[in-house]
Amino acid sequence: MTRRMKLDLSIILQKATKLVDEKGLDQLSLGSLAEELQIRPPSLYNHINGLNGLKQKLALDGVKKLNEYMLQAAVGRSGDDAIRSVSEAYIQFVRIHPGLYDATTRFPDANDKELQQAQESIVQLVLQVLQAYNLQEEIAIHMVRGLRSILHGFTSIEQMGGFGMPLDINKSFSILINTFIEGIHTVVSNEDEYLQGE
Amino acid sequence: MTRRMKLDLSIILQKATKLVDEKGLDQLSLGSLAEELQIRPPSLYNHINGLNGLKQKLALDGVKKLNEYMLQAAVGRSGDDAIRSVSEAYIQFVRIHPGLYDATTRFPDANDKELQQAQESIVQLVLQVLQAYNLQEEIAIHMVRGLRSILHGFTSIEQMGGFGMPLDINKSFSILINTFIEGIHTVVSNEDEYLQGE
DNA sequence: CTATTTTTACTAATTGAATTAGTTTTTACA
DNA sequence: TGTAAAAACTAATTCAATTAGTAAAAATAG
Repeated sequence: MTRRMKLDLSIILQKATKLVDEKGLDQLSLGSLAEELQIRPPSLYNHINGLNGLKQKLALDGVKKLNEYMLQAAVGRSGDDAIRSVSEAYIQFVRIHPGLYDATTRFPDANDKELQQAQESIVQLVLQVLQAYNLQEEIAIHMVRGLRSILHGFTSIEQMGGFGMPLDINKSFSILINTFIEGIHTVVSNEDEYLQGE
Repeated sequence: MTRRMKLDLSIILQKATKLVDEKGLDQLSLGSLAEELQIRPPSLYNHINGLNGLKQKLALDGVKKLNEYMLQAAVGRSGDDAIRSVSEAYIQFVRIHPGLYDATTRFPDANDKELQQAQESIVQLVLQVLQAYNLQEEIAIHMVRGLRSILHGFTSIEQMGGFGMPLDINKSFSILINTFIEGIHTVVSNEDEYLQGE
């Protein structure tokens, strides 16, 4: 006598997130999702625009959640400390939600205004964090791209099991972040050379 | 009277590479590949182990090619110069072979001895490059992971069209690499603190 | 050269998943 | 309580991968 769970988009995304985080994004199918939800696959079309539409909704949801997560990590901190904290949050998020994160990188809908806004929000957050260094506006944006590359690259490789050597992965991460931070400090002192490309 | 092209694995990989680089890895299908090769899809099974086997062969091929590419870029250079050159080669390779590169990160066969060897070869190459800095062995490996994260992260985001702002992407890249290099220089001077995690 | 074996391509059939069409049930609420 | 909208269903379609079994072609042994 299980009462039928009331189905709506948020329930669907919740179950889909669980599935992709546990089995991987490529294992997500309308069949498996429908089974989890105890409905038939076609019923899902009343809520989502097919499998691809679902993945795009996951991508949006993932970016929003990542943004919140990083925001929490940034409050009350500044400078090096803020960079480390935000970076730590990023890697933690990906570890908790590998499949959801994967969706954010593989199925972002370039036309989705809400998604663009969430992405922009992350950029702004990191720009805030970098304010402490008084970088020139343009350099600051390059640095945002740099940090994002580092975070995405490291987490992606970790998720694919790409770090083969028997060496503490967390140490690799903190050294990477610290190396980048030290680099920023140096760049701050020689900004003009870097802008023109020396 | 077109003579039937003699089909073998290398021809198949060649055409498959062309397809994935032009249309994207997810668009690769045995149907489209067979059509290009003017055979029927089942015939492919005489050469490859299904679609997944094909993707794994692409992954192996991609890593080997990337390795060669980086090797070429490294010869005759050392230190900062070598890091820049190898990094430049990496990003160039991904720009030339986006689909093939994608395969190397999404379909590596963890049990393939040949693949492991090719991957190891890249690690060794970068370790060679880092010798110039006289880093402690352990730190050096962390740095290899760091550089790899940077290169994979940056190229992945570029490929997904993730850098939205209207700012020169090549400049972002060179600043990122230079920042990392500056970071290494600083780390060299304070190695012990970094090893223990300060 | 010819016969045999192996390789490679083929057709036909199967499977599995997404999707669409069209219908029925349920729910909301006037 | 009746009606409209929402949401679920069954049935059918499509498309791609794969498998089974057969035929053609090529390599090779005698």
